Amino acid sequence: MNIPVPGSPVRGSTTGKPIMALLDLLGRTWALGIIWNLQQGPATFRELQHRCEQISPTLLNSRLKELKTLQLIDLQDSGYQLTEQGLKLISIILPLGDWSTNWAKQVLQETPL
Amino acid sequence: MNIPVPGSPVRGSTTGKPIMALLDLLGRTWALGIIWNLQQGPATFRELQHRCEQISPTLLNSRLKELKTLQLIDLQDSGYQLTEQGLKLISIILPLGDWSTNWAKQVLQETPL
DNA sequence: AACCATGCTACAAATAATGTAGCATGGTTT
DNA sequence: AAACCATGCTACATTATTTGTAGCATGGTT
Repeated sequence: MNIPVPGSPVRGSTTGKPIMALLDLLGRTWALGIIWNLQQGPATFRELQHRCEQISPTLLNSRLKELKTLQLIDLQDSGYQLTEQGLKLISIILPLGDWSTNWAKQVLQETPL
Repeated sequence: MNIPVPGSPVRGSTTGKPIMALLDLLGRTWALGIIWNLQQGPATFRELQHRCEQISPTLLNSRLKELKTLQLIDLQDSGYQLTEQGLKLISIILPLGDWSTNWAKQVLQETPL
């Protein structure tokens, strides 16, 4: 799968708008999950596999390549970790944690699935 | 594809944590894009297809079903639109727009891809 | 030399997304 | 009434992505 580079056409959009590259990137299986799990601190490849419960090494590696290329993470001595950009990104996304617990309550209350 | 219900096992996680359901949901092709595009206001099925440039009707319908079931959108006379929960969600996500333009600058500057 | 951990790759099987055609319903115009 | 439009959507074959398991290659430790 092509790495979604801002400024170029990406999966689902030819406009080149940065937000479309981001939505493509984050819309890939496990991309958000990986970022989310790196929030708790750096992790080795295998540690990250564990944090992500059931991710296949193939896919983990693909996503890591993408995230590395797009400068959201990098690999240091302590393992994979968020870059400054990555940290900014996750600080935006963090409120999703609280939002989701509230959302869960409402969804499960109104229509027990 | 199963709808990721908070409280139940979802793709990639068996914990039942709401955030995992959310990450599964948003990590599906076009889910974030659909939400993003509904920000500009309600849209009919076909209007939404256009906003999403190249989404297939099959997939659009799948995502809409999921988002409807999970109460992020609903279908009214004026078309598909964000629910209150959906609006809260997008208000969290909105800063990604500005973040992405800044990110694009840095990425394209440091490593011209 | 045997062991351990690291990051990662190979590859077949299973699953998800695309693209095109078109159905079914309901309203409007001729 | 017949032709036309728009709506939300479905069918289905093709293509792309993901999974799961095994294991390679490198480097450090016992």
